[in-house]
Amino acid sequence: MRRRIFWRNSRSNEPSAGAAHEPIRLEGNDLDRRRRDPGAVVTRRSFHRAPEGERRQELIEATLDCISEFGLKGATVRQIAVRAGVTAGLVRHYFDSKDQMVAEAYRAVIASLTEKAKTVEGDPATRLRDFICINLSEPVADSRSVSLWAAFISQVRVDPVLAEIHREGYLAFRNALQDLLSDFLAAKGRPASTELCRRYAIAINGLVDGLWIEGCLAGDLFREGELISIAMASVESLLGLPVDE
Amino acid sequence: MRRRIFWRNSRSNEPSAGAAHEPIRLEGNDLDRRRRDPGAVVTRRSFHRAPEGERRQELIEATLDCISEFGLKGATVRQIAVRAGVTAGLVRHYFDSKDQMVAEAYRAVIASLTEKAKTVEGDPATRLRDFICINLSEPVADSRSVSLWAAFISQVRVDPVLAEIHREGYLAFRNALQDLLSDFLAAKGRPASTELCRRYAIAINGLVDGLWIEGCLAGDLFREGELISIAMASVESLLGLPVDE
DNA sequence: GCCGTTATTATTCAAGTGTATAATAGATGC
DNA sequence: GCATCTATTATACACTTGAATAATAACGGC
Repeated sequence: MRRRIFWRNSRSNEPSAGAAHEPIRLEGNDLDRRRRDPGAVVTRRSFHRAPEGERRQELIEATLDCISEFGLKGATVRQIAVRAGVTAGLVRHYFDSKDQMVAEAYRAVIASLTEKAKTVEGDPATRLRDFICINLSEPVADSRSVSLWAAFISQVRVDPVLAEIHREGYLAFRNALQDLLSDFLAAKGRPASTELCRRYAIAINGLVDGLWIEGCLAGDLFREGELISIAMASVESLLGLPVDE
Repeated sequence: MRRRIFWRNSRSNEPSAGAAHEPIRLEGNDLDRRRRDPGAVVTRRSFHRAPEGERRQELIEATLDCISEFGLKGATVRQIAVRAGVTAGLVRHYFDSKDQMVAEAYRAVIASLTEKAKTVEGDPATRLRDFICINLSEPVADSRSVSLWAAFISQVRVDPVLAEIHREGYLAFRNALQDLLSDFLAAKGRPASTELCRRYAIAINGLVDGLWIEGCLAGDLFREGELISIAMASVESLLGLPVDE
């Protein structure tokens, strides 16, 4: 059983090591400090109560930071708390478990990877070009994103909850692309059966995903804008149509 | 300090709890068994000394099994040992550390994903078709493979050793494809500068990788052979050439 | 059959894990 | 100001982790 610590306002009647201790600020969990001087009177670190929902969001963001920098193994409750600027216990105040927090963090990743691409506007050709550009430029295309995405994918077989999150995201993304292609082909006066659009969507989704990964993992092997240029030319070949006006 | 255990042939002179104990087989690490009956004489589980290199290979394979089934976090030394049918201590007999074993396992994954595709033979068109088929059929295209691949990709930012292994594998793969495309275009009488082949290789590598992932993660969303059919048609469009004779 | 080598097992250990709980203090309403 | 609420901190805990070490037994040479 470890020795009790005396808080400044503690009413404990244990002797506080006799001497007149100055209150000691405990930054983080300085367990060494306590071992060195177990009778010391200490103060807690100050904090502020975050507004509704904000702390929760910070914890999710900190979780993703840790996963991308240290891997899933390195994303411990304590490390995440440090990154979020709070202490570990707070995680369980906002989430039922660490696993639940990680699952929510994954939802955020999928959303960030797909939401940008779904906001394209304008005529079909512009939207198609923007779709490609967005997916192959920052912030969608960067090493943090692919790192998170891969960590997530690697868990799909392990955790059925994550598998469901992935499937939903994938289908929504591909269907959005399929609708876009349908519009594009129609605007160009090309016959576009659902089946044909589906095949185009599968191919172009694969192409863009593949180039996204190549670029994220080895961006230095490509010239500036090279991947986008290759993607544009490839899509034009696949569809047999120019994508610029 | 925990009570000593008495091995069958131990020359220890501690009393063996007085009673005449039958030797007890210790399957695995049954620590409960010991706590229940700390004076018992036990036997070790039998084993055989594996031939040169074999055990090492089994451990790597067990490592990959565990990563694909339980994720990187779930691939503990103990779990891996169970899968390999040995005890945990043996890992450190064959590898300097668990991390080193994992890195070797990653090399094995890269090799298994790329070696098949590099063994294609025949005329360029056949090789190109086989390249596509191999990458989009089992055993390269299955959920275990993509799970392992993703687990490692998620670590390339964390571990520079893995990053280097990845880069080597990627470049070797893409260069093999680039050479193949160069041969193919030459055989069809098409001009094929290095630069053009490079762009084709990047695009087709991306396409095949992307379709590979789509198929591995959601194979049930596609009809039998559909992805290969889409890949073939797409490559034909990209190159502007038929791939069958 | 015995003996030496060493692959393999059993055990221990310190550090780290997620979680549970109690104490504290920032905010808010009056 | 003061009481109340609850977000936040500090601590405790049981368990798992990778690693180190000592004991054992399978195997090969003779």
